[in-house]
Amino acid sequence: MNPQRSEPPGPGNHLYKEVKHRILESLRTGEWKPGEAIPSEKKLGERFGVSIGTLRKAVDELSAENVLIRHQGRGTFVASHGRGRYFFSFFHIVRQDGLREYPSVELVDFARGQADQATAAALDIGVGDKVLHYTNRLSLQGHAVILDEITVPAALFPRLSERALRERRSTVYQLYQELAGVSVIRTRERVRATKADPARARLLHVAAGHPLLLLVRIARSFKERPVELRHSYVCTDRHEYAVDLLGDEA
Amino acid sequence: MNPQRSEPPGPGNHLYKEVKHRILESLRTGEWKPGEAIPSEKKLGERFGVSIGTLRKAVDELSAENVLIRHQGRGTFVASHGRGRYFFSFFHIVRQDGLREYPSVELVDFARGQADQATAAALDIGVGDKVLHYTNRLSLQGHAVILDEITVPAALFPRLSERALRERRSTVYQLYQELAGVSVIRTRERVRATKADPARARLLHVAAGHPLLLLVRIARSFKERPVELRHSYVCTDRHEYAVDLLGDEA
DNA sequence: CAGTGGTCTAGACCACATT
DNA sequence: ATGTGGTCTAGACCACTGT
Repeated sequence: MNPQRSEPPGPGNHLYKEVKHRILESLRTGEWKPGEAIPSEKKLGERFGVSIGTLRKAVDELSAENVLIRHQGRGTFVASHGRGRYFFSFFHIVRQDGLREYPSVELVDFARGQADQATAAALDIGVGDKVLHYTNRLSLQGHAVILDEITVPAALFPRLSERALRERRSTVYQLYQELAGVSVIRTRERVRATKADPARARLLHVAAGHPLLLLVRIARSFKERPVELRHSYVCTDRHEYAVDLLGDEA
Repeated sequence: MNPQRSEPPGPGNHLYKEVKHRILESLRTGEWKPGEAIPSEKKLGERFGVSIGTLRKAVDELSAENVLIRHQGRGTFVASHGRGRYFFSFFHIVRQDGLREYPSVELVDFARGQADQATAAALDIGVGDKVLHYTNRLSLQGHAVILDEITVPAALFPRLSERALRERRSTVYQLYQELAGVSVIRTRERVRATKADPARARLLHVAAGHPLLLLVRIARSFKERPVELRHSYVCTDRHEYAVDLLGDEA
């Protein structure tokens, strides 16, 4: 009947979920690249052999997950980690007056190593697998506020070097995309209060023992694949961590 | 044409948004109460004079916002703050091994007062307006973990008394619903790290100066109306604050 | 202007839950 | 068996964007 579909909608299946996965597949293989427009809804509907309503439902979900971005009258685009408002989807530190601000970033450490047990579990790799460690210091309004201690699997990022990190002019998630085709689309964070140890206190220009937020983040790409483990130490004297729950209404 | 609709879909309008607001209106006036089922999609479509697809789009959004809860084959229900999984939509403290657990609650303070400037701004009331203050201590696994210092406008809760708080067998948001018809549907939280002062340290059984999370929450009802200001002090020795970002996929 | 995404319709059939 | 929400269709018209 339809040239592209072998299975009828059959029981238990969800046609739009299949369409969604075929779109994700095309993103993963690089057929459509970050920042580019994907084909129109009409063409995609024909290509996948589904009605436009079904195609839209698949795109609706991907759009809600910030994988695709729709612009009325222009087209549907693959999300990219540029300095759009999308940046703040993964950066939740705001000034105490509520204003959002872009941080300036400084690489303060870079090392290669092997995954210990906790790291391996978080990144879904083997104990002893090669990893990259690096630390960024982020400043807001000229004050050092955040220490990001980041661990990624070396196998995922063959071209990620100290030099690439130091010379980049983009966010690290943008760099992951350009260097390795890795798109971060989801994160999970756990937050604790802790005291600054001497080394971190020095980097953040606070006294040892000063209270800090510790955020432990696991970032994931398509298919829930973990791609980054991050420990962020945040000084909340002038800034705070913002969480807005349930708020899509116009 | 349609008995219930005077306006055609006209330009600039969004029929499903109007439907959504009419549903919210029926919730606000109490026509449908928390826990009850609302009429079927077919009946609501007829009542509002729209197709079932349009009615569904309105319900889709309300369901995504946790205002309505759909159960296939049973019906669509008004969200209530019972001890369902919904409880955890507004309770994000988890054990460090990731497991979620219900807290036991103990009222440790209750007072009547007047709003200072910061409180008035947060609750969108006048400076000096009457407010209720109360403090709950929450325990998990037998350990005191959280101190909730809560402020609400007295005008909204004429029947909220110390006795009601002490004798309740439900969550406070459930109590707000039963006592005053106030439904919390959205919150915004800001998180900082701080040190325990002597009074709070004693209540949480930690040393003075111990690092604590401080969460400042504003809870809102329909139409963005603020109904509660809450300062939560959390000991993160055994528990932590969990944030999952962008994760609707099945 | 033509092309895009956004909304809306009026049905159909399916899977699930209750009676 | 009946009624519910969930999926899907095959169109239509609208609003917005760029040429």
